[in-house]
Amino acid sequence: MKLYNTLTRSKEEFKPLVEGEVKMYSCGPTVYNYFHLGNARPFIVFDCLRQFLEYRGYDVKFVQNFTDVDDKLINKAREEGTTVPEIAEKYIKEYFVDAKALGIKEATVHPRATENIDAIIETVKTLIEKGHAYEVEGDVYFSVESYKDYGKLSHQPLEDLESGVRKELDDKKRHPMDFALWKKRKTEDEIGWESPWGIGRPGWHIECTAMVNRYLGHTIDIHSGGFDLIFPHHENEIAQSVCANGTPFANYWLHNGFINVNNEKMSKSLGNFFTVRDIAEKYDYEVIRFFMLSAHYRSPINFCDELMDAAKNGLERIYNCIDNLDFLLGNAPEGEVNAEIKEAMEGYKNKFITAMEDDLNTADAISAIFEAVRFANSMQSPNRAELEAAKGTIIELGNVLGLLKNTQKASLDEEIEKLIAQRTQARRDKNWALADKIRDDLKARGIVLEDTPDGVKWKIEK
RNA sequence: GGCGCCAUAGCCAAGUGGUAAGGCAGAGGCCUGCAAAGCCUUUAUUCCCCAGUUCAAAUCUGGGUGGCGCCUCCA
Repeated sequence: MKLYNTLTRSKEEFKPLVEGEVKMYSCGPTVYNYFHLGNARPFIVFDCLRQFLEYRGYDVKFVQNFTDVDDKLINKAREEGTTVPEIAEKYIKEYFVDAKALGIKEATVHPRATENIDAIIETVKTLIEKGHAYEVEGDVYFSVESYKDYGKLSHQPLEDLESGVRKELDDKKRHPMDFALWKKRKTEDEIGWESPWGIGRPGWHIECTAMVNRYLGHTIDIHSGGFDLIFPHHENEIAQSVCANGTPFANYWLHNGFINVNNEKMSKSLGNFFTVRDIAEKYDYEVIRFFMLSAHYRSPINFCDELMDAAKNGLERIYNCIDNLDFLLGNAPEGEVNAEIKEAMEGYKNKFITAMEDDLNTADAISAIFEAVRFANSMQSPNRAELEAAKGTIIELGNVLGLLKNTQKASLDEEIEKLIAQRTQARRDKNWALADKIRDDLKARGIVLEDTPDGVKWKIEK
């Protein structure tokens, strides 16, 4: 499989450290709110990568953290008159609600910063001992000048980064680019932990480094996150880990593109800031996932109603196909899968895999599913085995993308069954008025009837 | 100023040297009592513009135009 590596700015053949195993870390949410559309993209995209790797037989150890202590949590707790742990607890719970609905698998480990304070302190101590960090009045900073490769990921030498820096007067730091590893507690009631430098809390960057090292080791295969994390977050993670351990940190760095809303950057000030929870009121979670995967993960993507409607309709086409196959399975003859169908299904599967192996080209992979759908819709008097083969292929590929998980046929209650029977009789009697009335009434209740040569078919509208 | 990305139909979006996937929307047809779903046909002689390399360019090179991102805690 090929992956685009931000470190080398090129697509590279993916070779894990240990054959058949993948160690992967993705930066998780800061849990001070429901997560928003922008957060959702890396969660979905890298979950998709993880699921694809598993589909291809890799044993994937996937770690995604929760940042459960930082300024935003502290402020939120203050605003709501509660505590940081309570805020964190609440939104971690809510994360799993949204994530599950979006088809995001739970990570192998979901470590929390506050549960790894010991590891963080150890790492900071090591960095100080090795001369890469220094303490000033209870704060500890990383010295960027002590790491010669600083700027390697963002491909900017330290001098260039420095020229763009906002000149804050912070005379505590030896170099303007130095960043905090440990932050001294500002007030008595602020959350904090004992450390060799007094009571305080970890900086943002160090938590990821410490958790990567603890749960996956000093060198991992894949590290991922949003584009904006390249600098400074990921740059800093590398500096910390390499300086603390003396070994490479991550071999492949993957970054997803941003989401715009109505062609504008999503921001609170523009009032176009949506949480996934907001969107889910109007569109199914699965439509959100499908939408996110309909473009390449590194391209920017524009969120708007028009495109969400298109995504919704496209996904519906796939579900309709599965529905139709199910319906035909009701009384199809037994038989063997003929060679042409077998070959076609293998062809779509191969196209899908090839696309996914090319830097996770989900857009192209989805087109393979649509091609399979059209083929399935066009099969002439298929037998059971053929219907199963087509349905199986479509669902299998959809599942790899974390889609098409809701294909269990629901059942109707007796009253509705009776109405359908009544309508069938009305149609036999050519009582179109009654037949249409029943159909309209049921539609109003979310049950859509379709008349086919093989009888009446129903589905429950989402 | 530094680093980088993007430009393909009405819309979205693959395609990185061999003659334009797929989806949505639209139009026409088939099927249907009417629908719905589905199927078929149709919608880019052409990929922002100009020049170059090549037997061959949406794809490579140079220049231009337009849009966008990062440069300290924002996915």
